[in-house]
Amino acid sequence: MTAQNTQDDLSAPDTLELRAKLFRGLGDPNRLAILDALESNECSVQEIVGRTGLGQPNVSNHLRCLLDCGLVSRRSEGRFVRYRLADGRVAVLLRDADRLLAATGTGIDNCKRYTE
Amino acid sequence: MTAQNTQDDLSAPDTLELRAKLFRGLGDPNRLAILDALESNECSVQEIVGRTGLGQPNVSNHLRCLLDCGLVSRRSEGRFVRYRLADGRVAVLLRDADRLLAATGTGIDNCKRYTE
DNA sequence: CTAACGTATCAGTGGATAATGATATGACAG
DNA sequence: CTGTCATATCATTATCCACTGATACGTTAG
Repeated sequence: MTAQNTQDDLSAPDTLELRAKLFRGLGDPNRLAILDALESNECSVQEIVGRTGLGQPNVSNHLRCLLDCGLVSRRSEGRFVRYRLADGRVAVLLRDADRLLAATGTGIDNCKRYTE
Repeated sequence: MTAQNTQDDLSAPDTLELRAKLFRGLGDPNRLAILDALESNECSVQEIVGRTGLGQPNVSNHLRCLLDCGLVSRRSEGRFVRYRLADGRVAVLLRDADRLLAATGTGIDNCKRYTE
């Protein structure tokens, strides 16, 4: 992707990369389901597995992603590990997204770029 | 993906799908660059091509995605087509993301799920 | 009508990534 | 120390998605 040389004139490409990475982190229904489960209360991995119906390795993978991104935090408790939202701003972002969807969102379903 | 049967108990999966689709729409550096260009002023496709250094079909494709998602709107002017942000809430969402990045964002770079 | 320009669409290709099964690590019980 | 449970990591596979070049469509100029 060397075509971005002309982008140097815009707001730093690094910022765009970071923003894209954040949105991509949020751009998965299963990760959103995990965040949704954590919004109400702290959960162990098993509880998330139960709520989402996903495989355990899959959940651990997503949690690692969310943890590295700083969106959730973890706390060891015996042989359990309990996760929770790392920051209130995460919930704010999700809420604003819902507001946008409420305003213009019906169209998103029409987007043929994603085959669903 | 039949493993989501247990998800029916949570907030409707459809909502999660829509949110994911929105975030995925925003989860591409090039689309963010396009939105960035449009945030300052209305642009023709050619102008966006010039600013981003992307190929013209590529830009048209991304614009179609953003248009279908209701994030931008278009206006024909002779043989030009001028695009602009569809809603102020888009800018709000981008700004919220930057706030979150400012707070916890440095960690996102550590996320190994995306190979960059 | 014909040529030139701006934009959109299509088919093909390569790369990235989510899900899975097997397995490793770590903690507690007996 | 051995077995069991909770979680994390690894390798593989299948899928999805962004980019490219060719081309079609629509508009204006001559």
